[in-house]
Amino acid sequence: MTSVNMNEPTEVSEDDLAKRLRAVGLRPTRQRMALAELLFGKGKCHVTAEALYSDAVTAGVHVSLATVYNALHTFTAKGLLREISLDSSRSYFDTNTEEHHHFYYERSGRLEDIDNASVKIGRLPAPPDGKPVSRVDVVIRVDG
Amino acid sequence: MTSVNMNEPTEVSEDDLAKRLRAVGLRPTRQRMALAELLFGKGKCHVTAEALYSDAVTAGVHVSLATVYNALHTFTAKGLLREISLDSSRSYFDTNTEEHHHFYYERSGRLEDIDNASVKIGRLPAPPDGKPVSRVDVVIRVDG
DNA sequence: ATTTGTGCAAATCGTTTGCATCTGA
DNA sequence: TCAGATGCAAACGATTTGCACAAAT
Repeated sequence: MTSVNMNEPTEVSEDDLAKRLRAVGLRPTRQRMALAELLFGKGKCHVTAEALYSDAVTAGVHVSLATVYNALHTFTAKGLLREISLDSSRSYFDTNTEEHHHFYYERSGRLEDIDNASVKIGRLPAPPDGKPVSRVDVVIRVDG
Repeated sequence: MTSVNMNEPTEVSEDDLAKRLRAVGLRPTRQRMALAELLFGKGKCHVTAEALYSDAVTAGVHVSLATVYNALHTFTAKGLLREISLDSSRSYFDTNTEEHHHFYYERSGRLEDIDNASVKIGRLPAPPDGKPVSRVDVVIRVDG
């Protein structure tokens, strides 16, 4: 059960969320606040657009799917989220924007953070022409 | 220019390709042979379905897009190709089926193999519950 | 008041499917 | 022969877009 009930106590205050949105130049609209709460309020980490949308509906938030996509992309562009592509059929968004890696359970489509301390990348080549690396993604694909 | 001219000398003989297909239980049909030649004949490494389709058309091979998808998936299922997801908008197929990693040029969508010798993964955690790892993908995302 | 965001439904894009027809063993 | 392949066009599912309306500053 991944839904969030709006009546439960929140872990991030409305003010904090509003500040967070304003800080990146976004108006704290009703929809964005509700989605931000679903994303950042609880420890929720990895979402697809559809999943967030259905969480919102379950939580009684009136929001359209288009707005969910819109918000996810806007948040990503503003650095509040990070987009992950593991499967050509859907995009995941991660509330953890730090460099870190993932287990991907191919069967269920579930994604799980890997504790950064347990990963040690020994040596990686630099890209040709001194081009900047935007990031390094390590995905451990798990059968089960 | 990534197209392939059927009149140019091939680097893999028709017989070899046919054997390769038969070896995995696939009939060496006209279309599969032509696609296999485009894929394995030259050093071509990374393709999208659309790109392979247009190469085929350019090469004068009569094949439908559906058959291209069909062949790519069949080849992948039989271990002749490996599918790579880097971008939720399209799938890449790699003729190199060994464990290896990639540079991904986000701007152009181009994909490049990383020489395996230049990668050293220090330490990775095992998945919970002793589940088997199907593979580890390292993608170095490059801005340029 | 002006700018920015939202909702809806239609459009798009890559990919898949249904089914009649063809082809290789 | 006849299972296995192919082609076409229609179906699909995730995502995007166009545009009129609503809300935030």
